[in-house]
Amino acid sequence: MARSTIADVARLAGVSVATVSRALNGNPSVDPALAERVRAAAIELQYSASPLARSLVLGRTATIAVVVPDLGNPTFQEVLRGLSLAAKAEGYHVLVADSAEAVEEERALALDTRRRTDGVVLVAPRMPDDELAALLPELAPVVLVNRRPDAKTVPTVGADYSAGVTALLEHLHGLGHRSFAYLAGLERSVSNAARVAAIEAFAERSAITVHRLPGGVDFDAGAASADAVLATGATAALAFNDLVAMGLMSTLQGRGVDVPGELSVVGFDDIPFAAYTSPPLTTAAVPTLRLGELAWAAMSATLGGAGAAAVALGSGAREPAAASASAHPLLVPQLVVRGSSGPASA
Amino acid sequence: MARSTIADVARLAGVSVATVSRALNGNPSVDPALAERVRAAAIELQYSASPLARSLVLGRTATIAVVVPDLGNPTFQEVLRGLSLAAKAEGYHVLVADSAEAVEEERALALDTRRRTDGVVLVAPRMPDDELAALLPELAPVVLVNRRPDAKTVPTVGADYSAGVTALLEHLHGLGHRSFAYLAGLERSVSNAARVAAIEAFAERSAITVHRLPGGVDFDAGAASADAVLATGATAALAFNDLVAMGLMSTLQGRGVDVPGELSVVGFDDIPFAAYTSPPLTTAAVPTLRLGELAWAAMSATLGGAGAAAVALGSGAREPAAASASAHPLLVPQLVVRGSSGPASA
DNA sequence: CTGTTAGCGCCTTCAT
DNA sequence: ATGAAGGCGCTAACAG
Repeated sequence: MARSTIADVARLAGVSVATVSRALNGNPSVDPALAERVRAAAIELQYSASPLARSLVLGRTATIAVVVPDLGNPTFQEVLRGLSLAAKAEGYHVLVADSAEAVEEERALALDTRRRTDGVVLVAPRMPDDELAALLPELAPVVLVNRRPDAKTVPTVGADYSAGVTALLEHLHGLGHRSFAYLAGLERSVSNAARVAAIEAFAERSAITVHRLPGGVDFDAGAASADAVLATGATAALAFNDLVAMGLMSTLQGRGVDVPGELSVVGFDDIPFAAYTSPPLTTAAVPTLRLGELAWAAMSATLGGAGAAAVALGSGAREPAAASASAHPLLVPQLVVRGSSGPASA
Repeated sequence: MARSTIADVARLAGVSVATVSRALNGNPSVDPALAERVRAAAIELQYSASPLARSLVLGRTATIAVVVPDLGNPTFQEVLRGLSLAAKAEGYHVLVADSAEAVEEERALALDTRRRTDGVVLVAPRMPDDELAALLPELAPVVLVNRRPDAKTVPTVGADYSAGVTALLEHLHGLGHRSFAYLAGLERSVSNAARVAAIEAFAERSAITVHRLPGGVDFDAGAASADAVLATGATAALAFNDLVAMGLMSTLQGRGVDVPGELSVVGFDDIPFAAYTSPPLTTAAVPTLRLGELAWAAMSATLGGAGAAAVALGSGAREPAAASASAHPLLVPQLVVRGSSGPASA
């Protein structure tokens, strides 16, 4: 039973393929009676147009690609989920590509997936600025996640790292902390640079000292930094993200260090499990699911041509500050105080 | 600058499109000199064949679809990741679809994605057997994850729930536990049925009593069951999965119940954060990443036609029991004893 | 070894 | 309102 084509339907309905095409696509210029006959024939043959052939002639695939650095990272998982759900709601499909942190492959991967889709959502925190700038035009339409766009021309959604870090620091400062350890992310990442800038800005207006430690983005990186953190004598540790914070706390626990008694630890992101560590992690909550939804909204707007969709996404009501309205939404992380932060010791 | 087509390359190289096609596809029947000229022209024009047009004529898209019930679930995330990486290694792309637990939509979603790809990997633990059976033929090639196939004809990969549950039970039994609470998953899910069967089998040969409690698959479900668990008087709780176990422990902690002092709690899956709960969770580790890799291996074998790939996947060496060799690998979960389980109280 | 031609399955002017 | 015909971009016979 080979799949039936539009010609089969035309034959069965006793019309031309053109009419079938029109009828099935809801073209109003078709006699209602005929249209019905065509529809019936299509159903009888279980016909439905080949997406492939359709894409070829229409020039659109109804699919977008999303390139992430690591599908194992909770943050990107949530972005993907938000994106996937939002896209599905508008009849779009999602092609995922995990670059596995291989920066050198990101370009090829993005380009490759782009050709099979109508656009790409790129999450590439470590790609050098110049390389990114060169890539963007070839990728259009493209929307960036967590990158400040060089040109104002490319839609970008992201979290306001600066605001998040500042909120965290203010919280700790209010608890009496004056000496901090910062566990950095990857050197070349934009998100790390943004955090560092916010930290330095804060340090300048408040008399605090900050020890910057080399780091990483995962659990192991945090676990490995414990001794270095203790060596600084800091009373509070600001981890690049929750994963790092969790790793740090894990090792700390092994060393018999009391958190937050001897050392306060805060993370970033508020991944699903941050609330269940021991002690529960104080962090800056980034609405990653929402970030994915916004990424889709931006993509959708671009695809829809000029002034297409003003589709209401998400839960509407409570919208973080000047977020979704803008073409470059910058979601403000919310401070979530839990058990891992407390008054400065001594 | 409109994209260049094969005709442009042909023109520039001074040959026919057929020759370009052959040269670029490595067809040996092309004069080496000509082939080189074609390649040069292609590079100059930055030409690369349209995947769409190619797919249409070749009948293959070099893409597979994977349908999961919930992208927010760590287990499915890992499967997706393993699958994605393995597929990429062989030049395949992955289209993801999150059915958002909507069983009634799964069929349509699978069918829809199938038409844009060469096959689908279906993770649908709750789809009724008969519906699944009816769907399978329309989906082929398809590989199932965590479903016992009715017909031996469809490739399936999965975790051996029975073995995992038994290992957990034996562990607890060895600690002196005789009265258990089982927090069930979704009623209609296959994976729940498998666990229940294993529990009953164990109960029959060891004098234990098991209280089955209605449940769910996520954190909240576990959190909501705490009182019910305590009411049974059981000394050990077996949660459907780690998420449920974590939810349970969370509420228990609020109630001032000592784990494992007063109640032992064990989970299932060994999600990435199971090791960092408080106390760390005893569980049965399911190699979900590997599951994804095996799913791809199965798909790849099917796509490759008859006796194609015996591609060595993964780390080769340490292979769980009679796993990957089979066409229906059933990975055996490994017991991971951590702090949440201890001697039975009183 | 290379060029010509016929589709892959569909949509869309262009006539009628 | 409907049909005929020309592509979308590429590959695979089928001749030379």
